This record gives sequence, structure tokens and C-alpha cells, in this order.
Amino acid sequence: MFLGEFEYRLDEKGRMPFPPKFRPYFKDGIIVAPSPEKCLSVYTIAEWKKMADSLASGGLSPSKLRKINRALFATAFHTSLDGQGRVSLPPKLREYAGLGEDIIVVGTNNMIELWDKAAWETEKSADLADAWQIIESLETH
Amino acid sequence: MFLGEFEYRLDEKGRMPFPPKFRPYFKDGIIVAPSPEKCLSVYTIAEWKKMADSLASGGLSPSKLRKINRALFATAFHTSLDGQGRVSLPPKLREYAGLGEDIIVVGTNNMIELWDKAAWETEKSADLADAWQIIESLETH
DNA sequence: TAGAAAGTGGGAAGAAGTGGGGAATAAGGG
DNA sequence: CCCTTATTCCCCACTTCTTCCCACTTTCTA
Repeated sequence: MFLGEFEYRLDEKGRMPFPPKFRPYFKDGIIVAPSPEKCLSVYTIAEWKKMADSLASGGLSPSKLRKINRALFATAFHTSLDGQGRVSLPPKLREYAGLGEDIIVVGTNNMIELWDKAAWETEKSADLADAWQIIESLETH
Repeated sequence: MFLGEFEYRLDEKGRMPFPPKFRPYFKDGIIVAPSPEKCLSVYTIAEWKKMADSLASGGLSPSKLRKINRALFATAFHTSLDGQGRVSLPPKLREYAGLGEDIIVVGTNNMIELWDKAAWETEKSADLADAWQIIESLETH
């Protein structure tokens, strides 16, 4: 279970330190994929496979499955942490999420998200407001 | 499990580098076949056989099976990577997929696809939008 | 305060992309 | 049937880029 919020900087080679607490879970690899919210999602191998399996057995038509596979697997990237516990992010993914020099690493339960710092600040306050509203509405039942 | 998106260029002899990460899986050959989506599908020998078997035992009528076999096996192409890890694509297959100088190699889980760069850009954005919508609907169940 | 752990940066070795040349094979015409 | 021409395949070489490794500095903790 990943939680917390960490701030790091990309060096000029596109490398970023990874939170030490999270590193043991990525011993056998790390999968980085774009998220609908203009940030990057980071999965452990196990979590990724779980998601892929649930899609493959979702009863979708072959053409839809091909589309999903393309969208999901093509844009994802499989790599590993280096000896210093850093991950190097491919340019395409960095562009997609608009990552500048300052990165926020966010634990979101079963996965991790990478945000550009500025984008995260606005997203976070919006999400907090929404979240409390949703929780509020749940409690009134 | 193939994932990632790689850009290469065809040289004037019709050869294209193959992503280093994928090469070990094609030690004993590589099968290139046209895909329904105006791109080329690349299979490992093992995956190709698996697909052929699942078709043969799919409960299809003999005449339909013959048609499918003709379409699949006649148009497919069996070759291997050269000493530099490149694959050379026959003119007919290149024409079929409209491959120009810039090629995108796309990992789609159990196989690989080859796209003309321009065609891929449009296909990708369309697929991404669809995929997130479908995933969203699956998760709410 | 000292030691360990983590962030940061740079350099070097190796891998990968790119291009070209030569030999072998296949095809076509004399 | 042979010779010429074109094409393909394999090997070699060069250059660029990535990745791995090492070292330094800072911060946190005991």
C-alpha cells in the first residue's frame, strides 16, 4: 500500500530518485504508463499483470481488445531502478505528462502517480474538495 | 509481455532495427503478417503457433477455416533478425501498411505491431480515448 | 556529533543506430 | 547454355547515445 507525497527533481539525463520506502516493491521491474489525468501512473509488475488479466478476461470483442491493448501496452514502458534507486523516464512520457524539473511522487493505494509540481498543486486542492464532498454524501445515507 | 513504443527509420535497403528488449524472444525466427488495421503484426514463433492452434480448434466450418488459413498463412512472412538485430521487410508488406521512412514499433502485450509514423499518431490518440472510457466502465461494475 | 542513508552529479564503458561494401544468389536476355 | 545484371543477404566499421558505476555532498537519525 503506497501512501505519501514526495518531491524530487529530474536531472539533465531525465533521471529521478524513487522514494526509498517504495523501492523494495520494484525489485523486479517498474512499469510507467500515461494516465487520463495528464500524469504518469507507476505500477508494480504484479499490479500491472492483475490489471492486464482483468482486461483480457473482460469479454471484449477482438477489435476492441486490440485497441485497448494498443492504448495500454504501447504507451506503457517497462524499466527498472538503477543502483542509486533512480528511474529514468523516456522523453515521450515526460512530454505527455508535461513534466518539468520538479516532480511530485504520489502514493495512491495500489499504485503511484508522477505529477509535474505545478499541475499537482491545482489537482490536489480540487481533489480534496471533491473528496470531502463525496465522503459527506456517503455519510448521509 | 511486449510493451513500449519505439521509433526507427527504414534505410534504403528496407531494413529496420528491432527494439533490443524484444530481440531475445525472436532468436528462432520472426513472423510478420498484415493486420486488419493497416499495420503489420509481428509474432514470435510460439505466439504464432498458439494462434494457429486456437483457430484450428475453434469449431469453424472447414470452408471458413480454409479461407482463414489462406489469408493468414499466405500473406504471412517468416524471416529472422540479422547480425545487427535488424529485420528487412518485403516490399509487399511495406506497401500494404503504407510504411514510409519513419516507423513506429509498438508492443501490444503478446505481439508487436509496425506502423507508419503518421498513421500511428492518429490511431494512438483515438485508441487512448476509447480505452480509458472502456476501462472506466469496467471498473464501475 | 558521528555514522548511515539518500540526493546529486559526472565520467567511462558498452550497447545500439546508421551506413556502406562485397559476396552469393537469382533472374533475364543473348 | 552461358553471361550479364540486379537484388538480397551478410559482415564490417563508425558514431552516437544510453546505462552503469563511482564519488561527493547533504540530511536524518541514533
